[in-house]
Amino acid sequence: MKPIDRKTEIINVSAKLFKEKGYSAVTMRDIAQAMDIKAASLYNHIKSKQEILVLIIIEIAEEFTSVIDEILASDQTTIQKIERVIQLHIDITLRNSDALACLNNDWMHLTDDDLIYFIKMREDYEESFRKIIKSGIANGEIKNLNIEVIIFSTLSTLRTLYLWYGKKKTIKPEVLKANMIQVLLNGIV
Amino acid sequence: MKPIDRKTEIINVSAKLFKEKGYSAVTMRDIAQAMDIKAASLYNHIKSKQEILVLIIIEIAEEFTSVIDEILASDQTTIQKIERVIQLHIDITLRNSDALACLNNDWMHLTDDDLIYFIKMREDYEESFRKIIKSGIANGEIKNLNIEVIIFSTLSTLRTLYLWYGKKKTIKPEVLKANMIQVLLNGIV
DNA sequence: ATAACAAACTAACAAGTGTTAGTTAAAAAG
DNA sequence: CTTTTTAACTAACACTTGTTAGTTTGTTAT
Repeated sequence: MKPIDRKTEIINVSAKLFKEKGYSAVTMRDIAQAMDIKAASLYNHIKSKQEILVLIIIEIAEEFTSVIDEILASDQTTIQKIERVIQLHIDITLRNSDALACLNNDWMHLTDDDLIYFIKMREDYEESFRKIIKSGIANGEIKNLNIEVIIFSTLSTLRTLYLWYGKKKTIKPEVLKANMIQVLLNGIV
Repeated sequence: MKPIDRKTEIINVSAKLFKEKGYSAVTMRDIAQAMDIKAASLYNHIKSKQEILVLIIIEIAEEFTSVIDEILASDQTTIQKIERVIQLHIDITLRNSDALACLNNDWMHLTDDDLIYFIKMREDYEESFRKIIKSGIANGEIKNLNIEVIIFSTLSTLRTLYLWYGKKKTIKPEVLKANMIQVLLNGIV
């Protein structure tokens, strides 16, 4: 019973490096050095560099997918649903911002089935969010603006939260959440 | 008098490739192949791979810097200034979205003086935007919310516009602008 | 004590990297 | 027509890449 197994450690260290320089610019020797071992030793724990990327990205992508499915299926108001989506992004950002950065920047280096699977999940996620907004427009909870603009504005902000948090850790999570709900829902004017 | 000189062509082709796979994943042979020549021939026009990156990024960064300086110095209302910032991002996105993607994703592969210079410009840009928002809060044009949240929400959306335009070309620029102003300033509820 | 395993190591390889040197063919300038 | 310039080429370089093979060492189970 170890506090953290070696494979997980490799994944965490890799995610941090991938965030800083991008998947392609990080070598197996870089990862090994950050763990104080030799590159060849990594292969006692992982199959390939590709596998590291897959393990980092797919798990988080699946979490996003499953949570938004649950939100969409619930019988809450549109406002409440959007608030929960905001909460979801904040939660994952706080818990694992390295992996999130990796998902955002390096997903295109996935290959074959993993790439197809990821793109499918991303499309499904956006489609679920679109359904939430659409029904909000239908029942008057949301303004009747161009739906694509609404979706991309909101998701852009949520998806790149990891870029800001880390620099501005002075803001407490609850305050962040409250302000983001204000800004995204009611605007700044 | 050629319609477009060879060096510019290399920069444009490179920007497109960098956007798709990232700076590190694109080889000189990739760039050459996209132009139907050999990798060595590129060196008749450019000094190094690094130089391509610098030429792509710095020019756009300078444009952002100089325009926002002008906006900040003008005597318009805060709302008008923000609208002009939105316009600025839309303009550059429409004109050169490949370079913009490159600036967003690959700036960390700049080196030495170029890196320092870029980071300085980015900080200055954010500081100028912060000043605009701050004076808007001071005179009551903008709600008194957490200023960092306002800044990062707005800039996140503007900076990643290139990810969405290209997929959703059905939206006309004027419509895009009008809707973005609505969403960013007045919210969606 | 002995066997089995986990996880590190050294050494190496084949492929790919950015880049340089030297050459050639066609176009522009004199 | 001759010279210069432009922009392509081939061939090669030194280095880095992900990865494999085989070995060693300390820990765990029998």
